[in-house]
Amino acid sequence: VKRKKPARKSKIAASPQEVRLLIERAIRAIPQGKVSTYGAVARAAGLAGAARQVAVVLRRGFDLPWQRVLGAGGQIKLTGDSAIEQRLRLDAEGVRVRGRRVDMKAHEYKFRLPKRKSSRQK
DNA sequence: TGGTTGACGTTAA
DNA sequence: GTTAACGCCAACC
Repeated sequence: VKRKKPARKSKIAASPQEVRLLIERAIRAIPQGKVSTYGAVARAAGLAGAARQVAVVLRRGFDLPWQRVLGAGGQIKLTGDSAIEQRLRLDAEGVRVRGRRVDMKAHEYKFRLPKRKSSRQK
């Protein structure tokens, strides 16, 4: 199977620390009992396409509610112990987890874009 | 300096 | 449901 080109949107145009800051801010904005995705967090931080960077920030972790960030479609992307812990943490917050997926319909947090035009998101 | 990796995403088969 | 390919970006080695 071969893909051609989904059409890229934007490139990261900020210093590493700014990126980290923006991402952390977006992550901390997710309230307890709610969850979001890497892609959504990246977009909320104004870094569309930098989903991977979100993962990097989470991994390096500081004091972020990492358990609230999931893969596209509400899927838990972790493996092993971490996955178990994430599931437990989410469950403790009241987030229903089915298998390795979360009921996004009921728990996805809709960001209010920081600076961009406040239109609806995702 | 340069190639590899990864807590990613999307489209396609 | 799964597997494959491609795009993307910074951390790692």
